[in-house]
Amino acid sequence: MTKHIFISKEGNDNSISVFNIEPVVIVIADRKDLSTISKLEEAHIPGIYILLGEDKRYVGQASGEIINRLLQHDKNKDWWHKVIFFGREDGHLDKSQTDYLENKLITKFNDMGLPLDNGTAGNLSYIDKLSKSKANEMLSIVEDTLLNVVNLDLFEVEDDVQAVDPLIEENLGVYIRFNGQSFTQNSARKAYGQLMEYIFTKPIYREKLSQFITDGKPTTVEFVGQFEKISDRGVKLTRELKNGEHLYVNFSRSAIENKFNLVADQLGMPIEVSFS
DNA sequence: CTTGGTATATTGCAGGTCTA
DNA sequence: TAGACCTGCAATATACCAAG
Repeated sequence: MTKHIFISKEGNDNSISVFNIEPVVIVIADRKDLSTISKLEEAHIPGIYILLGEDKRYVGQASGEIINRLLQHDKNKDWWHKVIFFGREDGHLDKSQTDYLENKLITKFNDMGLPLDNGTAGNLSYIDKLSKSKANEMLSIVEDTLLNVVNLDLFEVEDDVQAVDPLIEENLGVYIRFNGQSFTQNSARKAYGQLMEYIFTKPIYREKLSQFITDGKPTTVEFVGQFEKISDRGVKLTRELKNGEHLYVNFSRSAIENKFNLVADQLGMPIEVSFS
């Protein structure tokens, strides 16, 4: 069974991503783009939203239009900077389902020990079996999509800086943290390859990195390309990625650090690197 | 717009290290 | 122990910028 994921809106001016996975529609956006969000039809349906801040989250539901609740929170809460919301494309999500989903998410966050801004666990209204299974299905689509496409684990504890990778203690290799994920490799080029593979196979990041992608052979500047590159003297300068593209890898350690910085700047997200 | 100088980037080789 | 893989380095190329 194939899932069709359709990313319907992507722009460079804002960081709004809309995913349609029938029958679910998921939107991830920055708070600053609220005015643009309000123009999306996807924001005018009932659904569940999660406000994300540095150290807390808020789970809410909208039985009317999601955007109205978001605009309210824009006035009331100052700590959030990002929002994820989802609903049914056709808008057919009833109150018992939004109650159920909200409660389920809050419970799950609580169970995982993630700090929430919610005062209550939400309503526990009656929900019939069919609605419940439909709601559960939606939630698993949302979780899957976030994890596999955007690589965002809703339930991941982000502040686990204390969790030191054993390889670090042994002074081996290179340790990278990006978007809550960590990578450990015993060489800078390997670590670079792994992180770039991770980033360039995720559409949401890739769209911001087109300046580094070429149709032809990769170069040191456009380091992702469609073909492998071998130097005049026969040195293989690229490595093939999972998606079949080729990544220029023949970099010195400092050049690799530069690439990390370029990508981090472009994404507006930090890439923490420690060489040891 | 040129010039000339400086900073930064690129290149692939030499010589390590790892692994089968 | 050969071959693959890694890394720093020096040579070279390119970008940048201020001054004429």
